[in-house]
Amino acid sequence: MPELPEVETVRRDLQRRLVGRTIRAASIVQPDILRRTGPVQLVNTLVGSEVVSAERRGKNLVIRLEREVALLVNLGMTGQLVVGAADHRAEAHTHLIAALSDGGVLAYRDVRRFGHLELAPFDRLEESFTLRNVGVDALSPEHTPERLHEAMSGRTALLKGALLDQSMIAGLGNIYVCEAMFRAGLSPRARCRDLSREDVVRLHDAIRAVLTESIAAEGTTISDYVTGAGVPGGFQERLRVYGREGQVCTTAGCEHRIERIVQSNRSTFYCPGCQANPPGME
DNA sequence: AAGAAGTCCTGGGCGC
DNA sequence: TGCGCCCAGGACTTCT
Repeated sequence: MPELPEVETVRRDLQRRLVGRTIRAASIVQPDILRRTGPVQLVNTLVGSEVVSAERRGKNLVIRLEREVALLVNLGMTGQLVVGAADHRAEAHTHLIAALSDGGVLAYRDVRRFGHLELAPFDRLEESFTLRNVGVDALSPEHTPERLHEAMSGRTALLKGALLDQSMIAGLGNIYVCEAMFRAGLSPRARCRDLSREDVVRLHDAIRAVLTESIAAEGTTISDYVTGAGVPGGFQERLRVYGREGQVCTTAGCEHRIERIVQSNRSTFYCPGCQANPPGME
């Protein structure tokens, strides 16, 4: 479940380990992970290209290459993008493997294949399959309480669902939505339009705080996520509601147990004490 | 037209 | 021991 902190961690590793190196050879094992890009086109574009920079938009990586073309990567749920040593042994479900100029290897692996790769020219990034519906990044200065409040106003959707909508805020997934709602003391059953300005300010602060803290811990590893160096993150130790069904709430003095409900076929974890139902709801 | 539901995909966990 | 069922969920497509 690479969400913003996990993707940012991978980006930082790519910045350190990949930028400035040239791709000498590449092979694509599973062409169905490509979007709007042919396997031959991918290989021809990668081979001989130096990597210029590694950027991030929401949960997506933008790896800029020479000749004004970027490799866009969405890791889906189980995607891994790792820069390894020359003797890196490709595990099962490795779909792209590229040899680097000084002997290293760039490998893309994705067990469930929900992720994808795409090539797009610099001047067409906004129209690409990968980025066309990606809104303001959750850690961008443009993501302000005012903007969030504006985006929420009038919406009848559940808060949970809205926060997962990448066109509204880019970068949150199920884990950090649960954690941010907990920190802000907002019920997962709340509806967007019912949030007060103060609610939105707390939510905005909670989102930034949990994402920033997780980046510092190199992200959350529940099952498949690894950093660009191929190692697990550490924030799973600090989750306060996600995956903690039945455990006592970590808030001092709160004796409630964390509950799990299903909203649009997704698990939501929350504390019924700290995140009381909105007024008018049983 | 917004919002909800369905779909893809595979490995791990569990029950019998 | 092993088979089969169910679950996890990001983001698109389809339905209401």
